[in-house]
Amino acid sequence: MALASKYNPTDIEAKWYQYWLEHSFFKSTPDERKPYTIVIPPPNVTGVLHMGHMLNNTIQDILVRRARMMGFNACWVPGTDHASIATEAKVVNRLAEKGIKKTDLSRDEFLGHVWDWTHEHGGIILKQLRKLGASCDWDRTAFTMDDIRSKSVIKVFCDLYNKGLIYRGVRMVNWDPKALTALSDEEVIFKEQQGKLYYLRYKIEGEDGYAIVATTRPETIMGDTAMCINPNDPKNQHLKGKKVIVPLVGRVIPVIEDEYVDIEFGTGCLKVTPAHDVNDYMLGEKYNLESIDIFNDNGTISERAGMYVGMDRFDVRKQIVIDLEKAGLLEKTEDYTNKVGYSERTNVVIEPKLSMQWFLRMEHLAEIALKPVMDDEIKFYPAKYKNIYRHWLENIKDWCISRQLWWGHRIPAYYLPSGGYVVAESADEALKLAQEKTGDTTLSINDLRQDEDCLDTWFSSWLWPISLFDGINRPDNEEINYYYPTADLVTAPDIIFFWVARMIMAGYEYRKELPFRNVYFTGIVRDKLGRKMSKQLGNSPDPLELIYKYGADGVRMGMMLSAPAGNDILFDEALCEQGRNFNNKIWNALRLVKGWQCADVEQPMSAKIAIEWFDSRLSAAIAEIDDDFSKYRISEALMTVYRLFWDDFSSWYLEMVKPAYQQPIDNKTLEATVSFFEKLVLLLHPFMPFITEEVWHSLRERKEGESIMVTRMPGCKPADNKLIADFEVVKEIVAGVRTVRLERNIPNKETLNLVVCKGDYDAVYTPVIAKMCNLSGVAHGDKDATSASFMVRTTEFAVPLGNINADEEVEKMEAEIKYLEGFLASVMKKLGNEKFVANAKPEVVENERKKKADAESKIKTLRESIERLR
RNA sequence: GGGCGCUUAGCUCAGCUGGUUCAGAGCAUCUGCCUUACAAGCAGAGGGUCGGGGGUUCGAAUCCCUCAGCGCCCACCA
Repeated sequence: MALASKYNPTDIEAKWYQYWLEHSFFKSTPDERKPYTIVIPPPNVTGVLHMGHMLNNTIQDILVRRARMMGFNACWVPGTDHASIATEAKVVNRLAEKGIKKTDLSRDEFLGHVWDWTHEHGGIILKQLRKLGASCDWDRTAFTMDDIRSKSVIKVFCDLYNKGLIYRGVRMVNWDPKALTALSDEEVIFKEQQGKLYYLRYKIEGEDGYAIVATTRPETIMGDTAMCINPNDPKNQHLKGKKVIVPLVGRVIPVIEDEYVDIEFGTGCLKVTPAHDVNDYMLGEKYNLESIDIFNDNGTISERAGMYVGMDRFDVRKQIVIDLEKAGLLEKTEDYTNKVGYSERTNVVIEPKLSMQWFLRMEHLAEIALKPVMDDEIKFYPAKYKNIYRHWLENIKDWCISRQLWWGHRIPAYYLPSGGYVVAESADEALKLAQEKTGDTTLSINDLRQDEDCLDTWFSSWLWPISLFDGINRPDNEEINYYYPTADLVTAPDIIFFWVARMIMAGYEYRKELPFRNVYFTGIVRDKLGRKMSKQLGNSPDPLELIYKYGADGVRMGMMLSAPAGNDILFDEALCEQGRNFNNKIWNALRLVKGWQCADVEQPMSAKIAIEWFDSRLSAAIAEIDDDFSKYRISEALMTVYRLFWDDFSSWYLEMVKPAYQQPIDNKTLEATVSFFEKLVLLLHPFMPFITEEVWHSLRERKEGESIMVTRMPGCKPADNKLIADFEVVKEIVAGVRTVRLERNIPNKETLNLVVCKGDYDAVYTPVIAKMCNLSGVAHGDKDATSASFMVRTTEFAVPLGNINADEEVEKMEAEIKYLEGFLASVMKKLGNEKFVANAKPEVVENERKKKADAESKIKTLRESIERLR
């Protein structure tokens, strides 16, 4: 069979994915092997694959495939997230296009639409992951709103409630006026914004003067219930104890004093609107101020404001400025930059709003989650995220877990007709509790009203590593006991608080154990100009098109080449091209080796040496790759194997063993070569699963059901470092000889039969040099070699360097000695340092001793040389 | 405003406890080559006083100070 000179991935990739599925290689059940578990960060069920997913899942697949080949029982659990607010927003928009308003539908009708949407688009993203080669155990595919996960969520809610960690109360929350729901603090993104600072005149009651207040939100004056000054502010002493009149509104409000007010800012006067500002709320609580909520849920002005009723908050801002101006109550306007909170999901300006919500107390959970990360029981890669993590946990606020949405897990609280509520896992239990609580046995289920709200999406995701193995409902089942804790978590740093931190909390709260041992934070995928990829910019390539163009292996490699751990990755299609080129290189190496005719001929010395060398080189590379993986330096591991294949294997090894044109190769060399090639594709397989499977099957006859993905990774054995070092010299000599060969203007070239090259080498490598330089009759010291050959210099055949100036040499050597003595002094100092010797790792100290010995012996040699020259 | 991190070749980045693995890699660039595995390739070459300044040391990309620029996280300055 003739192999095409270009590698074409499309058919090959489809073929092998099918093969893997048919042979259930992705499946995992508990057995006697050690588990290696990864749970996928569940993508939004209705989402489409984007570059962030590509990066993230490529890394996971590399880790899983490698673990599988290292002999672990590898289990990668896939699934999707219901993404409460995002999905609900999508469906609301879609219904709006059809002219249907959510408010016109019943809860069940609306949920029917969402389920339709979910079934229509759900799982698309998982199918796309298969194109990438993801080796997930698809039979385990879970959904955050399937039965097991839903039960887990409700059970945990009840448990936390019973532990007194969940409470209900009126608090200032972040209100999303578009999605019409409260958000957690983490869902608010502050953006710097160019705005205006308005200076408003508040007339002092009973006096002629005005107090000037600077504000960015003049539209909230209808909610003002006080003005606040700093008692230590000399400018505003005259306002103490006075009352002022809110402009336009005409309400008389007291001037209160609190050191919270910044004397330097504006005029030192602060308007207090307890219902619409977090700080003002705090002041309102402290001084018992009235709170006037002037906004409706959708951000328009409410009846209570008394003016501008029904207008949008931003329109009112424009209008009120005009009206204030007309009334002569606007002192001045300044340009001002401040930070404004936006909803992460709907991207509208958040309105601080007082409302009744459910909260989860965090002190206890924060406490149990901090230590394991600080103590490196759970390791973060890169470690810089430890600080960020600690800071968040140390300043944590209670988690607002209720959302005014329908799509999600409904809060299992049931209100009683007589007031109050009970929390229970089911309506039946709720009824029982209700009857006990009220003593009224005639109560029926219909008398109870379940809370309308849903739980925050993350309230289900935080259980993911446990709930995937049903460890909440059945805490002692075989699966959870076997697979938990999971090994590695691969995720983006922007969800460190949303998800990572909370999974750690849930892990310790519900399993008394960490949920994962290592967290690998990927970077954010940017374009090559460093811009974040976004739909608006249109700078995000379609991953599937990339796969179509470069093959999944090529794209995977492109992602990994640009992704050192923790750094943002600047994605450039050229890297996929590099990946594809590499695939082609592998392909062509395969064509070469497959094209060799094998015969019972003697193994050339050059091939024998080449095999020894490459064996060592391979071992050294494996050690390097193991080390890189242990530090999660995946892109470096890939680079190591890339260079091993391209430079060492293709450019050197294959050239050294390659038989002359149309000549056969000997058995031993062929066997060694195939065996090396096999090991190389094993090393490459986690990165490039498809082509390696194809090559692995081409190299030898394989039985049906065999696969590279379940073959053991070559282990690390000691490498012959001297051999590797010697070979570097050989490479240099070969390069040198070639240069000389190209020199056509050497005088008397007909008589030239000696070529002097740089460097000495061990004569045993002569056959290799001869082979690589295409020299036919080379032997050491053969002065009568024919003109067809070139001689290479050997140690025995050294050419004198010329006359040596003894004085200069001595000078050089003395300088060297001086340097070495300085070096020696520092080593001695180090070794003399008790703390160093006591605390440093033994191998480090040993290394210092070696350095000392080396330096001493060098100095001795130099001294002797100087003596001789004198 | 607080905290953290970064600055090394045209680009993206390695460089562990200061020293013979110290100035590296990949890509890009330039110059030759369609040589019988591979032009998605081969053979060569150029390119950096390691952000600036100061200090410690026999010795600094590496440690300290300082300045400049960039990035991230957190925070209630209206």
